[in-house]
Amino acid sequence: MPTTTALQMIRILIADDHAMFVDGIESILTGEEDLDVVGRCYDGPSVLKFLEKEEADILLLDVNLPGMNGIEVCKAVLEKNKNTKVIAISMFNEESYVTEILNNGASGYILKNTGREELIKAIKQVTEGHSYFSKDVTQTIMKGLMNSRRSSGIKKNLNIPKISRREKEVLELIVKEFTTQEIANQLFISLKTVESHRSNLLSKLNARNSAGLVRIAMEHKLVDPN
Amino acid sequence: MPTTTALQMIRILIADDHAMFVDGIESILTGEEDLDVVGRCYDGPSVLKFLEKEEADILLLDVNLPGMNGIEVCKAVLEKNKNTKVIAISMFNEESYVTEILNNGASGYILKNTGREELIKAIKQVTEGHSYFSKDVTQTIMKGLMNSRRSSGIKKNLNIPKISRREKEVLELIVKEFTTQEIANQLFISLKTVESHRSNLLSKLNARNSAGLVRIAMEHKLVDPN
DNA sequence: GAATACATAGGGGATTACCCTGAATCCAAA
DNA sequence: TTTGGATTCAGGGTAATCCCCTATGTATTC
Repeated sequence: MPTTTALQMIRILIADDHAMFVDGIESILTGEEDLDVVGRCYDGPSVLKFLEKEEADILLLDVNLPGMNGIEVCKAVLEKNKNTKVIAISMFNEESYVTEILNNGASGYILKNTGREELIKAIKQVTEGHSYFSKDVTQTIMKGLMNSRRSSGIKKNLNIPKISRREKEVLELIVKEFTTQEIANQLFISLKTVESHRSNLLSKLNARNSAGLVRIAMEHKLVDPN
Repeated sequence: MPTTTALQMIRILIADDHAMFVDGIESILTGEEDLDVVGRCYDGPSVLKFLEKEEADILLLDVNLPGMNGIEVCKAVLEKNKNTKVIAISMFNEESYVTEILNNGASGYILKNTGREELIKAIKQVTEGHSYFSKDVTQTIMKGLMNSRRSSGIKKNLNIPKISRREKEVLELIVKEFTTQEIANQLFISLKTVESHRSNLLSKLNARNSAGLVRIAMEHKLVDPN
C-alpha cells in the first residue's frame, strides 16, 4: 500500500482540563497515520478561540470543563463551525449529561475508560457522518428512555377522572386558544353550555383556570395533536 | 472450581417461527452449563400456553411472529408471568419495532446476526435484572432520539423569539395556574408589570390567550417541569 | 454617546373567564 | 322503571384577562 498518497487527514482538537488526559489521548492518536491532533485546549473559551483561527474535523470535548462547561462549548462551537463534529467525553455515565449534550448537537458520547480501539472507531465513525456512543452510555440512555415511558404511562391512568366526549371536544378547542364564544359557535351550542363544560372540566381535572386545563391536557395527552 | 455445585440454572424459552433458527439458538446455548432450554415455540399462542404450565426465566422472542406478533405476546406474557424476562430478537433494526416492544416491557433487543458470546452475555445480563441491546440497535435508537430532539429543537429556534429571564419566570407561573395578582405577589412586582410581561409573551409567542401561552410553553419546553 | 433591550409601572376600557344556582332533555344502565 | 350521567341552557355577579396607550431607570451593545 502506498503511504505517500495524500490521505484525508482527520484534524482533531482535544479539550480537557486534565493535561495528563489530553496527553494520553494524543499519544493514542499519534499512532494512527490518518489522525492529526491539531490542538489542545484546557478550558472552554480557548476552544472557541482556537476554532476562530484554525479548523478541526473532530472536537473531543470533556463534558465537565471548568468555567464554561462542555454543553455550552458544544453549542457555541456548532453554531459557528458547521464542519466540526463533537464527541463528548466524560468520566460520568449520567443520563442528564448525555441527553443534554446530545440535545446540543454532539455526535457521540464516550466514557473516559474507553480503550484505544474504541476511541479510534468513534472518531472515524463520527467523521463519516454517523454517531457513536459507548456501550455503557447507550445502556444508560435506554434505561432512562424506558423509565420515562413507564412513568408517563402510570400518570395517565391514575389521577384522571373520565371526561366525556363533549368535554373532550371543548377541551381541545380551549387548547387551540379559542374563546368560549368561538367554541360555542363551532359546536353549535350555547355560550352557557360551553361554560358548563369548562366548569366541569375545571373541577374534574382539578384545575384553577384554562391555563391549568391546557397544562393537564398536554401532560396527559388528553387531546389529539392536530 | 467445583462443577457439582447446584448452579442456579437459567430456564430459557425460545419463540420463533423459523425452526432452523430455534435449533441454532438451542445448539449455541446447550454449550453453556448454566443455561437450560426448557421449551420451543413456533407461534405466539403456544408461548402463552407453555407458560401456563411451566416457568421460564428468559423468553427469547422473535418480534415478527406470525398471527399474534411479538409485541402482543410480550405484553401478555409480562402481565401473567412477573418472573419471566423478555429479550426481543429480530432480523430488522427498525426503530419502530424496538421502541414499541421496549414500551411493552421487553428487557432487551438483539439482532439475529448476533454472535454466540453476545447472546449469552445478553441472557446473563438480563437475568441479573439489567437490560441489554445490540450495539446496532442502540445506535438506531439514539439516532431516532436525536432526530426527534433536533426537530423539536428546530421549532424552538425558528419561530420562537427570545424571551427574557423575567418573562420566563412569569410564564412558568402562568403555567402553574397562578393569576396575575398572585404572580405579582410572588415576584414582588406590580400587577401592571406582570400584565406587561404577559402581554409581551402573548405577542412574542404569537398566542391569543393564556391557554396558548401554556400550550406553546409546553410544546417547546420553555418551562422547567417542577 | 446613542441605540437597543429589559424590567418596571400605570390608566382606562373592553372582553372574557369564572362562580353559583337552577333546570330541562335525552339516553343508557341498573 | 328509575336512577344517574351527559348535554343542554339561563341569570346574575365577581374576578381576571386582554388591549391600547405612555413612561422611566438601567443595563448592554454598538
